[in-house]
Amino acid sequence: MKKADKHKKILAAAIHVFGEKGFYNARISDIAKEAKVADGTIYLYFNNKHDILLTLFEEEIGKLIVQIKGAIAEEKDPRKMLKIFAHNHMKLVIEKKELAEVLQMELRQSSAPIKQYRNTSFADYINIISDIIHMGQEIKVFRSNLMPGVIKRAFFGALDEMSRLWILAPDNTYSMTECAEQITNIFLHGIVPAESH
Amino acid sequence: MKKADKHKKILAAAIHVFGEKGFYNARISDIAKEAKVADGTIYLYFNNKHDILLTLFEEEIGKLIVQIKGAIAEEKDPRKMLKIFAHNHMKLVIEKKELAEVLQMELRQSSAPIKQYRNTSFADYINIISDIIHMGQEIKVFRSNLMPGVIKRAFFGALDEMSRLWILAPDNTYSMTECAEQITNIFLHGIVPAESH
DNA sequence: TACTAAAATGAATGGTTATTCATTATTTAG
DNA sequence: CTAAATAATGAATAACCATTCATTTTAGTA
Repeated sequence: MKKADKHKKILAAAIHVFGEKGFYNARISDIAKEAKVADGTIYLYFNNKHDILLTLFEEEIGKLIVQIKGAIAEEKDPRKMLKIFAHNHMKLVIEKKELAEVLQMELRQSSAPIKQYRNTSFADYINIISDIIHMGQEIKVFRSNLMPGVIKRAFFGALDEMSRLWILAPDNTYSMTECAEQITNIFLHGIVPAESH
Repeated sequence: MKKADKHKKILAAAIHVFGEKGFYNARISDIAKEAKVADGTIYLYFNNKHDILLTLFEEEIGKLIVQIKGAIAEEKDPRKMLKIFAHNHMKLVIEKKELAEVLQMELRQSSAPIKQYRNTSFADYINIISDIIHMGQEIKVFRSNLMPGVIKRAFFGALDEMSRLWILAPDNTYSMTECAEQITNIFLHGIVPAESH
């Protein structure tokens, strides 16, 4: 097995174990067992336990950004782009449930190295939203008195909190597709009926 | 000092220490030092480290619920109630920064005892939102094709994600008052201008 | 004040686990 | 095929820290 493959294998195992038990309750030996390598082998590929988590953030969020940017690229209408973003986000949560769990749990930790990733990969991810908002404001399909920096966090936060429900109880009455639809609808048109605006 | 006072003192210290270092990096001796008691004393008031966290959830979220319900009680218009909720939530984050940090970090952990609190105190808190939505749908000031169970999570998630920015960097350009205002506005009226609905 | 019960103390214990490194296995090259 | 070099192993190490409990201090009472 090539070096890069083992690197991947260990990261995949880490996603599984961190997702299941959380970073602090996960043992290196759990990850080693899951990856079918010896405990010591992990230290040939990563400096320490934290390094595994940070590498995971960097590499996996990077992939998500590429994925979601690709999905949006063909669309020109910012309103539809927002909808595509929402659906894609939910799709990723479902397809990569364990990764989603790790990100939801560990990206909230406010230790110094985590803060760093809030400022790089993760920021890039939610800046996709503010780019869409900007675009919409330029061509006047979005109100320009709303701050993109607020909207991006609000929209992401809404999707994220909703997806948490599915992660905690996947057999839920709400389908994530329906949720993505409703959340986009709320953000675009509000919960107040059109005639009363 | 009365028993109840020492209980409070230890909990206050725990909020401080958990908020600063996170639950897993916090040592019992840190909490003891902060509360100015001996390590062993903590075990006269709490069963173990986890028990401190759970007690903290239960008691503190309980207070928040009372506080925010009081703030809303006088208002009849669900649109305004939503606004009051948002402002109050942000106010609580600012006034109880350390508690907010603990809740944001630890309520995301998906270990069994945490899941329990997602289902009790915390659920009560965000159900305040869905109650408002229901009310608004009854009197037709809110669209009834949107699910309260989705809106409550979306609204809370939006506020929560926005407040995280302030917690990580309190000297921020966005005022939390302005954010509460904008988020409520987005949820009520959408980001699309009124004429294009 | 003296005695007893309750509360508080903090050093010692014991379990846990990230990390290391001497040893073994595998790969590469001549 | 043989010998170096490279990679992998997993038992041993070395903290670390939650929890306990024998001892001391404080509070209550008569």
